[in-house]
Amino acid sequence: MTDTPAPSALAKALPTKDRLIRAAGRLFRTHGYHGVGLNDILAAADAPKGSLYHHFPNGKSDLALAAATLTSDEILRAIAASFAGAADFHSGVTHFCHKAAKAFDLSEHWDGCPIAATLFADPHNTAFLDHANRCYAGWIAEVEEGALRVGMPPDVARRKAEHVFMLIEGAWHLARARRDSQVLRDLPDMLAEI
Amino acid sequence: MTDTPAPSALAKALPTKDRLIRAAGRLFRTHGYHGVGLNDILAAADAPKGSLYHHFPNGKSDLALAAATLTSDEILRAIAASFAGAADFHSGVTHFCHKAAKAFDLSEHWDGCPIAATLFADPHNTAFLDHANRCYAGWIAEVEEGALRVGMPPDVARRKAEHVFMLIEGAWHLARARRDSQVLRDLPDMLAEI
DNA sequence: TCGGGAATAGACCAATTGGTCCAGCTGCGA
DNA sequence: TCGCAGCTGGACCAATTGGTCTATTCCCGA
Repeated sequence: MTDTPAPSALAKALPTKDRLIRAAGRLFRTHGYHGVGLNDILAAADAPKGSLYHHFPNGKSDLALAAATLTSDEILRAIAASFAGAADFHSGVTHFCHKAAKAFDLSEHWDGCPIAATLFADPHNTAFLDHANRCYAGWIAEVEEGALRVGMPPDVARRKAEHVFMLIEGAWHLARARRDSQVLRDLPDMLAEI
Repeated sequence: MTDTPAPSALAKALPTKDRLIRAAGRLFRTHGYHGVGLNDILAAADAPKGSLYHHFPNGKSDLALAAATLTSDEILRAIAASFAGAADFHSGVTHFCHKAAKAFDLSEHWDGCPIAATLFADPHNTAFLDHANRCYAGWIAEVEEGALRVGMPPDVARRKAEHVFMLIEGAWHLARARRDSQVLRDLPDMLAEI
């Protein structure tokens, strides 16, 4: 795999369990669940194998669920923050899209959707799919809540939230293929003009 | 991996090279590039390892590019067919979304985007990313052409095509998490109402 | 009928995979 | 100070990974 070494300065300060979750999350996001070996995670987290199976008895899959949860919660907070200081829906969406674009640029590897990369590993793994569904539903609900807060009529807020979710996921795809986050930044305008 | 055996009745009739491409495509779509071993592909295609490396000297990665190309061309044709018999843009999009939903339902494994699953394996592999970008650009161009054919003004056709692309990719994501293609079928209405 | 390139068959390989297991260390409460 | 649980370190494992290589078979044109 041969990747950039972990930003260990910060990482080493965290307890082993958190280092494992963060390292796993970062690697899964970049390479996908099956593209990452336990050894990669262990090396990035600077932890021995014994610790992994102490904190996560089910090994890799437990780690994937924990990493997905952590990232999903971060995104949840980012959505809330984007709408907290927004005057209207369009401005809230704009805030979030720019945040997403910045995160995308920061991940020099052009990561994909963290949930999809981590949890769409095996279509038979219903635990993974259920968790992915929960995360996505949470994001959409958070956007809907933001829409209501800025005064959007309740009967359109939910559909609008789903619409934004799909647009962002699709734009993320396109951004990854193009290695360019511009499409994410252009998204609010596209949403407004159409 | 333990998957449904290949639909060998049809597959056995094809030459080995095509069997390999089709088997690889199907498996990559379902499990992702790294989630599929050469042995899985060989077993599904009922071919020996020698044949694989005869037809694809670079092994797995050549196979992935070939499989992506095949699927991408099929999608290109599906887009063209959807707009060929369409009176307006909305109806063309509706045709295609229903085709996509049907394909999704047919793949009992709830496959993801065939290009993303196959070519987003390694962010350093520029050959993969370039190819993915080409495929996506082709799809968008085909939708744009369809839009022009049904009389959409040229200055909005391109943006509208990108918009549809992103919505479908996002809806596909959501459909996979929910194991339900309804979101794909609802997409044209969403596009119209907003 | 024969020659020869294309294609097939599969043994074999080093490296890596996810996972198990246990011996030792460490730090905290009694 | 002791005891013990929580945690760490890493040796070890069978299975699988992608890939190489050679022997054989197939098929078509001369």
